[in-house]
Amino acid sequence: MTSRLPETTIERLGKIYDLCRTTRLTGEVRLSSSRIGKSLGIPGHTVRKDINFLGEIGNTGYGYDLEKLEKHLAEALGFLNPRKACIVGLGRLGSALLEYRRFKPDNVLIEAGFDSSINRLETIVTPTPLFPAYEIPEVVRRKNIELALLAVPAKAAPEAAALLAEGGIKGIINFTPVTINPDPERILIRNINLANELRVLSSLLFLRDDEAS
Amino acid sequence: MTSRLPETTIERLGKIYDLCRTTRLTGEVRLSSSRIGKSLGIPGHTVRKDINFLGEIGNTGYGYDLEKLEKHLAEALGFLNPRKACIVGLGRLGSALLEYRRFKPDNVLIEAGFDSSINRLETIVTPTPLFPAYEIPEVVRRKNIELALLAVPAKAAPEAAALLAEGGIKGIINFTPVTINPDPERILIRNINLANELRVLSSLLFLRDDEAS
DNA sequence: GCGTGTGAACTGGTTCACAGCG
DNA sequence: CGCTGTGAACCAGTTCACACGC
Repeated sequence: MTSRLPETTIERLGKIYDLCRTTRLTGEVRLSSSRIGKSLGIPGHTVRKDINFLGEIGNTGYGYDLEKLEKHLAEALGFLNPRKACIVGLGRLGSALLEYRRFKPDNVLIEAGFDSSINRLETIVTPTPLFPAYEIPEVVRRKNIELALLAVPAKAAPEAAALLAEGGIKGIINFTPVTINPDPERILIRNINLANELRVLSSLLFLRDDEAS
Repeated sequence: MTSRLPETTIERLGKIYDLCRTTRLTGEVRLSSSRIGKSLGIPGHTVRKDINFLGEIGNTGYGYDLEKLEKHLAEALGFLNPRKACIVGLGRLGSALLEYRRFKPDNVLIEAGFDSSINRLETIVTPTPLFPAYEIPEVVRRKNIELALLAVPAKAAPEAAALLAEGGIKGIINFTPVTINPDPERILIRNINLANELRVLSSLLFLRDDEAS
């Protein structure tokens, strides 16, 4: 029914959703497209186009009612029912993700952590249940975990991805610099390549300074 | 001299650069565009277009000489001389970044860590020198730090960004969900919004399942 | 007047297809 | 024959501009 949303639009709508909630906490009840845009660093007309994909929600001459907008976004983007996620690889980054507070408000529940080192599993203190890596397929399937945050060392990435696929995972956020894609048809991947972000930033600076000279 | 590279191209070239180095370690000396593409999950013609922005580097009927390609990339993207970076906010994520091993090969040196809690500064064990947040402008300027990884809590983000700007920072990787932009002309920002990544992934799943039904 | 909704124009990035060379 | 380099065709997403409603 919903016409297909561009991925860039989905990204921005996610941020708008977040903005709705945080702004509502301050007592505000409405916001114009240009004010939303200012908060998010994007132009107002883009905000309008994005929101407009969901239908006519704004009130002309008034802006968007935040409660209404939030509800529409939650519905259209599927934030209403909770999703289960797991962290694979409990090194520094993985452990940090395990305790990351900002997932909860989004109805994403971290239900398991995995690592191949039993030693490590025994030293980490967390309320989240932890398992050895070889149990990934079984635990993921049993608990109905749909999402994974993959934070293992590069060389362990393909194997870990394969185990997740075996468990029937549906989406992976890949913090590894390795390209994983066990089953493109069934599994969505989003890559976060930290080292490359730094490289890009560094290059952009370099190219800009270069140009200036 | 260099014609302006699209940002998407810079991102891919950074990954190609990384691939060059890691592949060379295995003893391989050449790679075709389609093999590079396969490793990176992008089509071969895109790889060729990207590399071609730097001039004619490939050998027709042969592929790309990895040593030569790596050298060209390092030169064109400015990876030759080191850049100094700092971590702002030493909670779990910040501490993890402080020890992240993958920055070194890219000539990015983490030269300082900052946090507003003196207590925290005293408990973290690291060879990197740590400073209280109010010293950001002075330390950044004195050490000639160009890049910052911003990992403070949301509400502290604008203030931290302002201090970095005051110190003359040139680029920030913003792990905060808050939009910062103290001085758009002078400071480049790259946003990594973890919670939103998860939201997007979740929505993509939702929309896909929806469509299937 | 303020602020949304939206078709139309534009932009830049991707994909195609093939010429050219070892 | 394999594989690069590249102009041309294509496409998605962004920007513009303005009509319409409160």
